[in-house]
Amino acid sequence: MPELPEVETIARGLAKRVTGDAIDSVWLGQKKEPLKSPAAEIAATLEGRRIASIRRMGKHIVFDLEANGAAAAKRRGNGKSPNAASVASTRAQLIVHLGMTGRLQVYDPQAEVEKHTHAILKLVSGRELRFVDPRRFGRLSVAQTANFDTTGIEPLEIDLDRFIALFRGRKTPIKSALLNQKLLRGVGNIYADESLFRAGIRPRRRAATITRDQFAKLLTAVQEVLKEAIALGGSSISDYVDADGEEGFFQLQHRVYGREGEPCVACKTAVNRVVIAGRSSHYCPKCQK
DNA sequence: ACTATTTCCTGGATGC
DNA sequence: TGCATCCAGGAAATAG
Repeated sequence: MPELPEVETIARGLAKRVTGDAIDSVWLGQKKEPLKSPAAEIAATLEGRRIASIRRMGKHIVFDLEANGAAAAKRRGNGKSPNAASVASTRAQLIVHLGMTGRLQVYDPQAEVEKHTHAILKLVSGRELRFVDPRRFGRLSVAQTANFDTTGIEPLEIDLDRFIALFRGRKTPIKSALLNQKLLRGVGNIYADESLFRAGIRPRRRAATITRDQFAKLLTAVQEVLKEAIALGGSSISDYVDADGEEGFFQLQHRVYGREGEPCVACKTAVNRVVIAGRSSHYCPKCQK
């Protein structure tokens, strides 16, 4: 399940491979859920644009696009673009959220089109960028104004005072607060559990009852876990692979996630699993208070 | 203004 | 073996 480290890995991989390439044409599937913007607007926005940069924001992958001289002229010439007036601005963005099972990968055009493929971007280089998502929790949209933003603060950029302020007065369990993208963006179920274990805090602890010292440990834990996971290419749970189809290795470093009943790596007590806000939450009942 | 719960989706695992 | 049921979870929608 792609969270911040997986999305960062994918964004870096895509940036390395397709930055500077341009989008020649776009095919979109019939399933409506994965497409947040109308299909005609997506196609009109993407076709003929050059990929200037690719980056991660929270769990979103953002493609910064700009007009591509030759390709744009070709589009205007053959009148293929159905919505030319609405894409008058030279800058635009493609925004992709992978949800649970989404994948965004570069393909050889000869490669068989997999089941659950919802979008194919044919690139001028001849390669294809495909969006595949069996469960359709992922979303693809475009922004004309090139100013896409999302809620929450990047966990790798926040300082302690602002981190503490996010949780002030909140009665919700700290686990739920860590998953709330309006507060921090990018932390998901795996990294919330791993961070709380390292900080010695139980997932059900009410956010407002956590002390400043504990918040300091928690922020350090969140940042270390995310950085270590990025360094290992993310966690390959279920079917996650990066932009090159390669698996990550951070799942081998998980200390509590997915280890229900197994001995705690620190004290050998069996790891507990409870459900908080409908999500599996794993913790050591002895090490976490 | 918050918080908790439900809903969307498919494939893989489990149960009888 | 076959078929039904359950479970995974990000985030939006809904309810309280």
